[in-house]
Amino acid sequence: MTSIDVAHLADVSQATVSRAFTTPDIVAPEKLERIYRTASQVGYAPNAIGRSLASQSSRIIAVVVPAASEYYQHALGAFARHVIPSDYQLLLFESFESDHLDVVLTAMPRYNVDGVIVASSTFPILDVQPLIGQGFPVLMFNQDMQSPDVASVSVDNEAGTRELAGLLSETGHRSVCFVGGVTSATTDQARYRSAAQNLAEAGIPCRYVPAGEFSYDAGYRAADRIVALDDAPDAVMAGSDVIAFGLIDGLRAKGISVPETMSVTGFDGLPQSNWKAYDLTTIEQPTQELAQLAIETLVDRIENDEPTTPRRRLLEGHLKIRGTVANRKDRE
Amino acid sequence: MTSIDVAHLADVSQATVSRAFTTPDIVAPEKLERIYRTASQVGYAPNAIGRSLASQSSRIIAVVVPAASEYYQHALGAFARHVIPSDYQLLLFESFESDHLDVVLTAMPRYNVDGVIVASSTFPILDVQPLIGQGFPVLMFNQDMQSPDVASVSVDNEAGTRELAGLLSETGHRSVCFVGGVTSATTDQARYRSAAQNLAEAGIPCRYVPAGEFSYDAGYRAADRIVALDDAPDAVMAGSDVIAFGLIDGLRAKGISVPETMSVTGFDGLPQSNWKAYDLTTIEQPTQELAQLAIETLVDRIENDEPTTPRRRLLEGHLKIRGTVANRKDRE
DNA sequence: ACAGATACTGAATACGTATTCATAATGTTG
DNA sequence: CAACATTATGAATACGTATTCAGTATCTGT
Repeated sequence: MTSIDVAHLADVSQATVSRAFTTPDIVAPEKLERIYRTASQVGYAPNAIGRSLASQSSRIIAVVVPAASEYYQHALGAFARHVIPSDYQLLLFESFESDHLDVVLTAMPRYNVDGVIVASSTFPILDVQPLIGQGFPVLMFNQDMQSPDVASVSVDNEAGTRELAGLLSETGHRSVCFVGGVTSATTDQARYRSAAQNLAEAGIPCRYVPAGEFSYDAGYRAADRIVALDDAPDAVMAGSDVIAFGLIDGLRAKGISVPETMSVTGFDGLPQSNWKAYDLTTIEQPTQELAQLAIETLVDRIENDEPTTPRRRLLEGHLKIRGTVANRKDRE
Repeated sequence: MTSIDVAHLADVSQATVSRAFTTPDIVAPEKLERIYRTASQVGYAPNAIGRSLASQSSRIIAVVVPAASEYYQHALGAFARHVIPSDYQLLLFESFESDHLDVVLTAMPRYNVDGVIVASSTFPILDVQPLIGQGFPVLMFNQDMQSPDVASVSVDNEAGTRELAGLLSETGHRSVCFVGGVTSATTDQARYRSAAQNLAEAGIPCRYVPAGEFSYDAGYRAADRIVALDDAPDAVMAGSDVIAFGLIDGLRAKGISVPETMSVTGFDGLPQSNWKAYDLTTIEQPTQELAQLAIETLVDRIENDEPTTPRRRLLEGHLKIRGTVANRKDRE
């Protein structure tokens, strides 16, 4: 079934059928109705491939997400949900190790992809450069870039961490460790910096302990290092929820009770953070809103030469006070 | 950059350039080399859209996964990994509620999608029928279908549950409840049937308790119903890991210790099942192997009229004996 | 009633590649 | 060397749609 078949059946030209599906307002109402009727009778829908070739636009958005990350897998679902109303499709690229990036980057121009969402905090920024050079609309999710051609949407890491730091301070904590994941991750840097600064203002020291990656196992192992410290802290801020889960289990395995002797905070607000076994105090990312904003911002840049949406967007996370931060004020 | 440009530069015809990238063996070696050289100089790669239009094949596989399911999100990553060597791309469709299926189904023929992976145990089989009617190669992941035109790959639910039942029997359990998710799910039915049958053979009664959905919250709520039972069982088999997590937390919240007074088993082998807070005894699905097999089977059906891979494949899961099943033999 | 604007329409073309077909050049066999 | 098979190539065409261009019919205001 092609537009030509429908054109014959509805006794109009192929051009008119095409117009009926792209710019209906410039087609006479009675012909429009006739075209739609015959189209639905024979089950015709415009072929996206032909459409792409003719219009030089595929209505496809490529999305790159790290396969290993719980949070970005979660975000992927949100992208999929919010892309529906704008009638784009998602071409999926999961990034495993860095050498697969070439695959990603070469595949994009081939598919006439209209735009790209790069969701990661560890994705090497330089690798995105070729895309920008080719004029692809690029949206960085959770990572900012200086280039004016690159839009970004992310949670306000500084503000979120400030809230957590405030909570620890208010509840009378005296010494904190920040357990980061990948040191090169921009989110990691932003969160640690903000934690250190805000805690310092409250007179609380904050040491950095690297976990090595954003994973449960890394968090579990980091617990050993915390325990081995000369002067153990009374609170640990994890760079992400997944690290926090590992940390909690690791600490408890060492006989350290959370939160009685050591408080723990996370960051992300994964579904698991609300599971009773962890009941983690954390910053919940407004993932649905972030995803919606990301789609909007990218689509704006795809469709308009003069985009009206801001290039850089920050959304506030929500502090979820749950059971892993103790109140140490009473002690005094 | 088009094949015509490259043709001019390399002083050959466009047809030869095309052949160089599709059937290199029928091109003279020296021209081949010349074409590749100029192509890489100017950064040319065949455009997939033009290619799709001409060849009537897009090298795109659509994949439908339920957005809410932890396990299928996990499987999605595996699909993405194993599709790379076969040089197909994944077009992502997350299914939210059933009304979005139309969107999915109409989008597929439009994109000249070569094949479809439907990953779900609750996806209404009838909805897939139109796709089959249109002659799309379809692969059902974790759900079998009678039609000879539909291939399927799934874990052996019966065998897995038999192993779990065997374990419970060997460890001296006397009474079991099976907490299912969605009753209409084929996996749910297969797992319960196998559990009931194998336990019955060992003289152990097995009651069915519906949780309503495959989720943590549903499992948590189901714990109430278990506790309220007149004669509480000494073991609970959950229809999935996620239900088991909720169940464990729900039981513990009611003061019931797991596994001392009640054992719990799961099914799926999610990463979380190995987290210390749960340490869940479960059947681990060989997700990587399943995904690889799924891709292979589908690609075989896309590319060959007479597929050589079996239409229906079952893989054994791996019993992970961890900490949520107690040994009640000693008691006697 | 007339000039001019407006609303629609169809013919023709472009998008980038794969593939058929005919042809030329080369290799093989007796 | 003739007859034929083989290999390699380019011209032409098809894939399905969007869009430009030119043209016709209708409408507006005077």
